[in-house]
Amino acid sequence: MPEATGITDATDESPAEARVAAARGSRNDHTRRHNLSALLTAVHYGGPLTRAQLTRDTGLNRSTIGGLVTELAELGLVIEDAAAETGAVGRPSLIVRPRRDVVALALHPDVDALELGAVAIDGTVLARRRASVSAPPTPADAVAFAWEAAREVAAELDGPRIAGLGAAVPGLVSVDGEVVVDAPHLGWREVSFREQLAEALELPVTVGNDANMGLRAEWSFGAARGIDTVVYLNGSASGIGGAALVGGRMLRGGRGYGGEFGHMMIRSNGERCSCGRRGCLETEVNAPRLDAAAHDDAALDGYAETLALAIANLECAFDPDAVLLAGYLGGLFDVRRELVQQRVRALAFRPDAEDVAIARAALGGNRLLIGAAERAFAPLLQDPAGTPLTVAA
Amino acid sequence: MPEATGITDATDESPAEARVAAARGSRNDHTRRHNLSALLTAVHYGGPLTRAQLTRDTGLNRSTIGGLVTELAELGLVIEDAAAETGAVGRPSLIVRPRRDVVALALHPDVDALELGAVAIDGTVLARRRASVSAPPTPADAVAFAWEAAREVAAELDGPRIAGLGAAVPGLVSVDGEVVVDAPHLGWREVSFREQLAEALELPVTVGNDANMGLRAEWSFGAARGIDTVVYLNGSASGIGGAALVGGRMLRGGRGYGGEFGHMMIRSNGERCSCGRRGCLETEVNAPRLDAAAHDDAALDGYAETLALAIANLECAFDPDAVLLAGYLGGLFDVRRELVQQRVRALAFRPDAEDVAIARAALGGNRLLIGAAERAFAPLLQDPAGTPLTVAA
DNA sequence: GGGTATATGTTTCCTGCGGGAACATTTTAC
DNA sequence: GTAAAATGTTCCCGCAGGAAACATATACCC
Repeated sequence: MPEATGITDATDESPAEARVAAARGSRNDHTRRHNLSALLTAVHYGGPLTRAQLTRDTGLNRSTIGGLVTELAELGLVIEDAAAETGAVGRPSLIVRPRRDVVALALHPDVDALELGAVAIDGTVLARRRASVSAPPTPADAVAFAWEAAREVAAELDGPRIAGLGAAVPGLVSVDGEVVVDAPHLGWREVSFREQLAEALELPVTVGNDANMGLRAEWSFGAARGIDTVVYLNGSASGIGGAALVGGRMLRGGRGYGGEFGHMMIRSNGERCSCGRRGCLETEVNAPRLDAAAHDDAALDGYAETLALAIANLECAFDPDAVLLAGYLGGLFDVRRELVQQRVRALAFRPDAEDVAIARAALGGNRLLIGAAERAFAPLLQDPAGTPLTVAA
Repeated sequence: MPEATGITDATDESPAEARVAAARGSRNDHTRRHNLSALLTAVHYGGPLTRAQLTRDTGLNRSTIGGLVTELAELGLVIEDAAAETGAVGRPSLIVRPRRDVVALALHPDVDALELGAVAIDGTVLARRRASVSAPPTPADAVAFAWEAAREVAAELDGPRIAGLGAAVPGLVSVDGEVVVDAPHLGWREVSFREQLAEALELPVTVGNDANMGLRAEWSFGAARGIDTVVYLNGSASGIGGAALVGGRMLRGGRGYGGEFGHMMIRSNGERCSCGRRGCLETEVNAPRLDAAAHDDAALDGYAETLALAIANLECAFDPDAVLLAGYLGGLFDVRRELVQQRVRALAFRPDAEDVAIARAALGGNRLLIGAAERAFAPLLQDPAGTPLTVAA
């Protein structure tokens, strides 16, 4: 490798990836694809970058970078601008920026509302539509809303090129993304949501769990930016959603049900949870309880203690570099920050517990849209030349 | 890619890997390295394979496979044999097998004994030395033993070529493998064990946590062979060691302390643990307690219930395809198999809980040697042409 | 204002790798 | 003994990135 990064690579404690390699040959053109991907990914996450920076970051030759950037420009994915004044000596390097007319759509069906956004490849939310609903939407409702909102948004943006649509669903999604297995608050069970959306919208569609999408967004443009080992807890009306990034890989599990930290047992003699067990985190700390305790310091302390216990347990399993709290857990952390941090430190059994940063998630109301769009952009980022875009009518 | 495998690749829910790619260019010769690695890895895990099988598995051209295998043979890593009688029509394909004189050393310092083995690249344990000790060995003891035993083993094997030495340490190891941060039962703290071993033995040395090494071995040649999402629990005199494979990646954590499932809180009103918390799994279920309960059915039932609760919690977090139990937890599972499985099913909150296989680990007394040797082989497997072997004097 | 140093873009040529086709080899089937 | 099938081998091609020479655009110095 041209230069060492701090990144864990495949052999380094990653046995399975090594065996996987055995099942794949590598052709010459994979190299090209990989490098196009590397450049588009770099400007996607890193914002506008000069060709010179790309050359340094990738270790590739100037001439190679030139050819790659030209190809990305011809594909309509990036634009090259003349450099701004830098004050540095030497010929100014051209600035490569992602084209903002390349967008992904993001859909978030929730109990009380349907929301769709168009997110540019630079992470900006360009347009959004929201519809409040009085009863939880059916899958058909969500598809109809998505179809209508996608048309409006495309008109508003004047002919964007669309990489696809990502949907963030509050519930269990099968590991292949095809089936919403169980979204209890929506009342969806065994719904082929991906296929329904894809057929209606005539776009590539990816469906995933909302917590995973949230963490993805925070990793991409939020509070966990670039941190590869992260635990994420989101408190919402539908309970506590969890997700984790393990060495740069999203924890999904064998069937797609990984990261359900809301059903981690915290009090063995606690209240019975809807899942059948006792003392699950989301049974012990939830929105109604926190609302009721808004002005009860002792109760809030108790909930903070419970949250700290959950975090300590998760640190014990994952040893994350950061723990991200969103939703009402972020709110609880805001009002009991010192207590939570102190109790986590006290409960941690390992050395250097103070190294773990506990933080509130950053992206607020855009989080799920950004995360779902990120997911929709993924195929394009991996294979810029081989992934067609859909031009909105 | 030439053909789809069932493997999660980088973009598929793995945001960080995508960004990582941005930091790396790919040179043309990476392709060669990748393909050499793929072939050596395939015969390492898959045993002897014909060239024709390699051609099919990798999707590479016959001529390319020919060149790659020739290079591996010139490097002294594989041998080509004439085919056995197959009964099939057509010219018989040559059989490629790893050379058994290519070995890795594996060291396991434990409270009551020091052990070193030589493991061939096909996974066979060729030789071993063991020394019982009355008091826990110091790092210096372990280094001295390793030096002596390595000499003996090399002599016995008549000039093996050594890829390196892997050490499996019962304790916390820093993420870079340099420092044994805390091995309580050995009494080691902040020991630069890797460097000490490397200087004494003049070999590449890798140090890791014993549970990680154990899971690695089971994944390579044992009960978790090829399963990419696995939770592993090992009960030993030093407590409960845990490890997990997440989408083919070893869970390590930001500082190397991940997977400490022995300190997962199981009974919030349980006994106080040495880590300062209450009701940790290893405080609730441990060797002394199980020994005392050997003929007490009710007590065994209780421990089985506790184990099931821990497994249910881990399933909730990891959604593994398999849960592997080793050491005394394997023993407990053997005598309470039905109960454990039934309770795990009852406690699981997700659908299809019966899909998760709970099994006893398979490799027995060779596990840590095989796992540590696997770890030592990793650099060679990743870069066969660029990783020098040490010829034993 | 002009020359020089510096950094970058561009062009040209080279090397290395895998693919493919033709040919050689070794087996089974009839 | 001949044909068919599968595989190994050889030779040549295309494509990707690297290196060096050259072109270009800036800052700095006088």
